[in-house]
Formats: sequence, C-alpha cells, structure tokens
Amino acid sequence: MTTMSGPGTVPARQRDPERTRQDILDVAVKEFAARGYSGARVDEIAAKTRTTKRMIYYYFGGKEQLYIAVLEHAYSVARDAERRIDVDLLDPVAAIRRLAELTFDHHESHPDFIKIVAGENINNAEFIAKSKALAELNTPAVSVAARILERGYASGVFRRRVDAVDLHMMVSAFCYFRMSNRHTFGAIFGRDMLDPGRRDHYRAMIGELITSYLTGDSGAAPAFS
Amino acid sequence: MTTMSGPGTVPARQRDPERTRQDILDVAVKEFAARGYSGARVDEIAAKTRTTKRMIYYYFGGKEQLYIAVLEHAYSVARDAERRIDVDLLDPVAAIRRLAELTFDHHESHPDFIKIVAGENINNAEFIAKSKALAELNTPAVSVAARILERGYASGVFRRRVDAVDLHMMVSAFCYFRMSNRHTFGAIFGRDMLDPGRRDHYRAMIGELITSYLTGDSGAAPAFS
Amino acid sequence: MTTMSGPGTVPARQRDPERTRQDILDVAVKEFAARGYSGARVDEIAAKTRTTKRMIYYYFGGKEQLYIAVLEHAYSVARDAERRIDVDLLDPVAAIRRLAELTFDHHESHPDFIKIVAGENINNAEFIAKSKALAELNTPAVSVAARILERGYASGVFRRRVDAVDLHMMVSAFCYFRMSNRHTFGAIFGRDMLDPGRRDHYRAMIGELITSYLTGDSGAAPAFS
Amino acid sequence: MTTMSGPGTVPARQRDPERTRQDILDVAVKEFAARGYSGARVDEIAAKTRTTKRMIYYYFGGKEQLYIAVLEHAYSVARDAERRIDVDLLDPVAAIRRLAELTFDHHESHPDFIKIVAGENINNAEFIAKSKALAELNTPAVSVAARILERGYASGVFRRRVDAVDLHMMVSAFCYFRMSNRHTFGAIFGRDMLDPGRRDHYRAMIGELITSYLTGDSGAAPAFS
DNA sequence: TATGAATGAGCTTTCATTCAT
DNA sequence: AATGAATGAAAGCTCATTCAT
Repeated sequence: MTTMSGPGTVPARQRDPERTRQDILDVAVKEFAARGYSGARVDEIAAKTRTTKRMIYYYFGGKEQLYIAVLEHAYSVARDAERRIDVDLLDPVAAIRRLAELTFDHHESHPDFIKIVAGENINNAEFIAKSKALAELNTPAVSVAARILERGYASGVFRRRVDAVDLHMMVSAFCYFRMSNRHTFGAIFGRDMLDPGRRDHYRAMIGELITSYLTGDSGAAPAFS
Repeated sequence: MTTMSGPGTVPARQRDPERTRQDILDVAVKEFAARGYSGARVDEIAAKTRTTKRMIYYYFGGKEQLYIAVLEHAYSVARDAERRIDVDLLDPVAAIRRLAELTFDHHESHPDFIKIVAGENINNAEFIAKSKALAELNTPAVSVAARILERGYASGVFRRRVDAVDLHMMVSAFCYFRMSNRHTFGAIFGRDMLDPGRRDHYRAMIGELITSYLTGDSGAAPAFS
Repeated sequence: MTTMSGPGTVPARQRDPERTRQDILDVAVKEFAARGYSGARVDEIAAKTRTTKRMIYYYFGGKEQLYIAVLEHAYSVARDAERRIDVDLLDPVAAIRRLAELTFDHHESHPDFIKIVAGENINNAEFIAKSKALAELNTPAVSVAARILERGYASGVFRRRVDAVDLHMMVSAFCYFRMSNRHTFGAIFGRDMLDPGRRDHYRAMIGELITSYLTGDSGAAPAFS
Repeated sequence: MTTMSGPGTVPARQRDPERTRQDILDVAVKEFAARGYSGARVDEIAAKTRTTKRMIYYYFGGKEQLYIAVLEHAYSVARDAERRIDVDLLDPVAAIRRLAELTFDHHESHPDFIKIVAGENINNAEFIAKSKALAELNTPAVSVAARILERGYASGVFRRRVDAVDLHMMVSAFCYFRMSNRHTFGAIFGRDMLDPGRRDHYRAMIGELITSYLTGDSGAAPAFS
C-alpha cells in the first residue's frame, strides 16, 4: 500500500474552499488520532481526502499547522459539549452523579479526542503551547462542578471537602483511563473496558465512586461507618 | 545537538555484550518514552549510547524489535515491583489504602513507563500483540487486591461489592491519569498535578476515594450512612 | 567516479515527466544489464541521469519496480522487432535462413537485453513472474517460423519434422550463446565470438545449421546423404 | 528470515580444517549460483554452514576470494569430466553424436555451474581474469572434437568444413541455452526445456543437428540434398 | 586453529516541503 | 483558487570486513 503520490494522480477538482478545508481536517483528526503527530503522514492524509497533498499546504501551511488546527478543533468540540451541561435543577447528589455521567458519555463518544490528548501529553503538550486559541480555554465543567459542590456543602449532603478541579480530575481520570488504556488493560487483564455490555456498569460506578467520596467524612478520622 | 553518528564520533569500544545491550536499552526506553515509537530516531538513540547505531541492529535487529524489547523490559520492571507488595498483615482498610499508595508511588516513580503505555495504546497495543513475552503477563496487583477484598468482606468492613479488576482499574486510572495527562491538564486548569507540594494530597486522596467507596453501601439504595 | 548524489550535484530541473521517466529507464537498462539486479545501485543510476535519485522513487516506486519496468521495456522492444519480420514472399529455405539471420541480428544489436535475460534466469525469472505486462507476452517469431515450416513441408523441401518452438530454440540458443557467453568462451578458447571479422561467418553458420537440419532426413535412419 | 548474525550464535565447533573448507565451498557454490556474486551474502553462506562467518575469512580471505575459489572448483570439475571422454573407438558420426550427448549430459547434471558461468559473463568474466588457476585452462573437449573431425573428413563422411572450436560452440550453445534460459523461455513459450519427458527428445536433437550439419555440403551452394 | 564482538561505509527508502505555473 | 512536478534531507537498514583474544 504505497502512499507516495507519484506522477499522474488525478483528484476530483472542486470549488468549495470551506468544504475542502473541512474534508482535510476531518481526515487529519482521524489520522493524527490513530498514529500520533509523528506517526501520521501528510501523504496518507492527502490520499484519504478528496483533494491532493498540495492543498494541505495551501490551506494549512504544513503538517504542524494542520495538527494544531486539529487540536483546536478537537478542544472546541469538547468545550461546546461542556457548555451544554445543565444540572442546576437537580439535587446536589443527583447533579454530581449526572455530571460524572455526562463526562463519561462525552469520553465514550470521542475516542479520537482521547487519543489526540494522549499524544499531546507524550510530547509534553508542546503544540498546545504553540496555539493561541488553546491558550484561552475556559472549562465550563469545573464551574459546573464548583456550583454543585457549593450547593452540596450548603445543604450538608456533601461532607468531604474537595476542590472542584480535583473533583473534575477524579472523574476525568476514570473516564479517560477507560478509553485511553483499553488496549493495554485488555491485553493484561483480559477485560475489554469498552465492552458495550459493561458500559452501564462503569457508568454507574463512576457516579457511586464520586458520590460515596463526597458524602463520606472528610479528613483522617473515619467515623462509625 | 549532533544526531548522525557520522565519521568523527569515536565510540568507546567495549567487549561487554550484556552491558552494551543494557546501555542501548536504557537509552531506548527514554527516547521511546519521550517521542513515541515513530518519533524516536535510531540515530538519536545511538548518539546517546556508548556504542554506535550499527550495534542496535546487531543486538536487536531493528527499530521495531528494539521497541518491543523496551516494552518487555518496562513491563517486567512493573511486574517485579508488584510482586514485592506485601500487605497481608494489615487490616483490610489499611491494606487497600496501602495498595493504592504503592500503586500511586509506582506510577510516580516510572514516568517513562507511563508514556510508553500511552504510546502503546495510541497504536492499539499492536506491538504488545507481537511480543511473545508480553502475552503471558501475570499481574500480581490484582491477586493482592482480591485477597484484601475477601478479607474485607469477611470481616464486614467492606460493604460495597466490587470486582478486584475493577478496583485495580479505579486506582490505576487515578494514578495513571495524574502522570499521563499532566501537561494538557496543567495547560487547561493551570494546575500541575505533579507539583511535589501536592503529592501527599493526591496520595491521600486515592486512598480515601477507594476506602470510602468500599466501606460505603453497594447498590442503588443508599442506607443510613 | 562519484556515486552518491550528495549536495553539490545540480540536476537540470525539468518539467517533462515523460522525458524524465524515459531518461531514468534508459540509464536503468544499462545499469541492470551491466551489473544485474543486486549489483546495480540506485545511486549510480541516479547519478547517470539528468534527475536525482528521488525521482526514481517518484516515478517507479523503488528499485524492484524500476527493474520490472526495465524488463517490460526490454521485452516489448524485442517483441516489436519480431513483429516487423516479413519473410512470406521468400521460398521456405531462404525464409528460414532469413529468419535465423534476423534473430542473429537482433541478438547482436541488443547486448543489454541479453544480459538482462541472463540475469533474470539466474533468479529463476521471479521478476518476470511479478509482472502483469510480461505475463501476456506473445511471440511473433514462433508463428513466423511455424508458417515457414508449413510451407516447407508442403513443398517437400523440408524433410525433417520439427516443432516451431524447438526450431526457434535452436536458433535462439546459437544467437544467444554467442552474445551471452562471449567472455567465458573467449577466456577459455581464446576466441572472441563477437569479433566483427567473424560476424558474417557466424551469421551464415546459423543459417546453414538450421537449413541442413530441416532439409535432411528426419528420424534415426539417415538416407543416402 | 533475518541473516545478520547477532550476538550469541553458537556454532558446532570442529577440528577438521579440510572438511570445514569444503563445507564452506559447497555452500558457496550453491549460493553464488543461485544469486550471483553481488546477490550472494556472506552471512547467508555462513548461516548454511557448519561454521561461522568468521571462518570464511579465515579460510578464504573474503567474499571475492571465496567466489574465485568457487569458480576454480566449478571449472576443474567440468574439465575433469571432459578428460574422461573417450570416443576414439566409434566411427566419426557416432563419435560426434556421442560427444554432443556427453556435453548435453554434463550441462544437464551441473545446473549450478551453468548459473555461475552466466553470472561470470554478466560481469564480463572479470573474476576469471583475476584467477591464475583459470588462466591456464585447457579444454579437452575441443581436442576430442578436432580428432573426430579429422577422422570424419579423412573418411569422407563429413563434408562440411568446420573448425573444432566452432563445432564445440554450436553444441555448447544448444546444451547451455536449454539450461540457462529455462525460466524465461518457459515463461514466454510455456514450454519447460528441462521437462524430463522431453529430455531424450532434446538429447537426440543436438546429435542430429550436428551430424546433419557435418554430413551436409559445405559452402553457399547447396547441392541436390 | 579458532572465534565472539564490533564496525565503517554505503544502501534503499521515506518524509515534509517547495517550485513554477 | 488551485495544481502537477520536483526535491533536499534524513531515516532505517545492510554489507563485507576487522578487532582482540
């Protein structure tokens, strides 16, 4: 399966700039997710596109810029999803459980995003640092969590003191790990964490993990439980 | 930063095969961890070695085989650490907390391993599949967890029913995520999860998270807790 | 004799794909003929070309594909020459002699082709097997020979029964051997089979060899000759 | 199937120099025959040997010297076979036919020799030129042919004047071509010249070809034959 | 007589990128 | 707005050979 575009490649010419750009971006997301930045090939991305390799340079400037565009796209999708979260009408326990479940669902439905984030971390997020757009990421999920915590402490249902960012981290860790480490975990423990039959089991689990933590005692001295 | 081992580089000739092999392996672990499989360069690995690039092919056969050797090495180190765990004398709650803390410590002290695992998952653990040695990985940590759980249910301190593998997953998720996602998490939330000043905080957190979960009720209907 | 197309080599840039391709092919024919498949060097071929090594990969994909292109080219040239043979107006004896001479001439004027065929046979024609184009080679020479034989048997001038393919083989063997084994034969017998002064001698010889065979008796019992 | 001998290759040590030498030579004959000089690999030859690559250098000095030893060996075997020819008691026609058949048989039973000769010719017999031993090759077959011709002309059975070397060439061409070009000929004409079922057919054919030539008229004007 | 370890040089191939219209 | 042709630089890998005992 040689990818190097020799002479004579005849792509379907088109005249819709925005569509061409989006086409490239969609393919790039998948390729960068599947192979990482250095593993992805400009030739391969081009081959899976309606246009040619030349257009990638025309629209994005180069591999790195295309990757950053992918990154920005991926994060903006995630942020938009978080903005749609609305749990203010639920009681704190139900709300925090709902937040955990939405986080769970979002991870589950964005496997490419997970891989891209994993790749970014391998190279120390150096590309995120290069992106102006990504520098000003706000994170709705944490504010949502903060509001729920406030209500929970006020009503007394939450007894363990925890920072909203830490709470978000605990939830994310669980949801992310299940997606990110599916293959090594599966290879070692013979258990596919993404088995659809186990989905609800894990979805409930993160809710219980987090609510049992919050409603339990804080501090070192466990009570009579 | 010269990379090509061209003429002029004078490697110290040696006659210690095992040392030469280990030298290459040690450097390779760091390079593959830092840049992933496709990002790592055989030239670069060789340059950081006492020997030459040629020796990598002499001892390992190629980039891929070297990578697999790195993988096998990394996993065998992890497995050996798990084998040394001994928490049988502690009461179940203390034991499970201790297990979580050891897992935490092991993750913290093996950042290269984390990155290699992350990279492996990006390419769907295809290299692990190619390794005969890795196919027969046993995982002491889970048996340890299983024994603790058994004792905990027997004595009644653990009330929530959970599978040992799932327990291990919850703990691992937390410990792994903190290491693996340090950079993106830090960029977005402005919080360095590896800040030494926060280390004990997080170390205690995973213990509490897991013990509050186990000692809480199981099932959907929360009792009087 | 510089081989590596290193920096400093300034190739004449051109925009004529077909010419570039042909240029590479022409050089490759000579190199593969002179050194065989494994003895030929992509660097050396490139150096003798108007373009660079990179273009060989751009146009042909690799050393092996280039070699197969050379093979296809060489055989198509030979086939085209055979197609131009027209001896239908000559009497059978003159016609078969003429066919032998044309075969002789064609071998003489295509020394590269002879070497390439010799090389192919050393590796059991495995590259020919890989070529789709070569799989469907038709061979006009044999049909021509068959028609001559038919006429010769009909008129009674040919008395020895022989298969057209075998006839072609006898002629080819002589013409090919003279070209292919020039060097070892010369070294051992001190006679250069390609000495221009002997050319007509050998050219006549194959004609006589073949006509004396055909006009002689067939079978084991020699007549009055 | 990697051949590069990495560390740890443990060959069976032996103490029989002559046998070791012969072992290497035998393997080398096959490898050089199968792949030509540049296609053969010292590593591969060593791997198929009872000893190690190092011994090739120890006994022969290098790839080239090994190849020349192979060449000398191959030619000395051929020469020895020719020396055993004895056809003096047969009448000239039977004798020349017998000589042709022995030549045929010798080619048939030495396929490796054929390939080595073919390879030598591709590189213009430059290695033969380097060998002192091969410079002084005498060729019994031609003297045998010369003696037969003499008797044939004396008795009048041979009417066509031909030089002994040319006669040998005609016979060799047929016998050699059948072996050397088996694969390309087979690919193009769909006929395996080495098919055992056709062996006697071809063996008789060269005898008839050559006797019909010798017993026919010489010169340009064919008589009543 | 024998050998395990090591290696310089060069080979084929790949990659992101730019030229020139 | 779009593109076919071309490419420098470097990557992974292989080869015959020598080192050092």
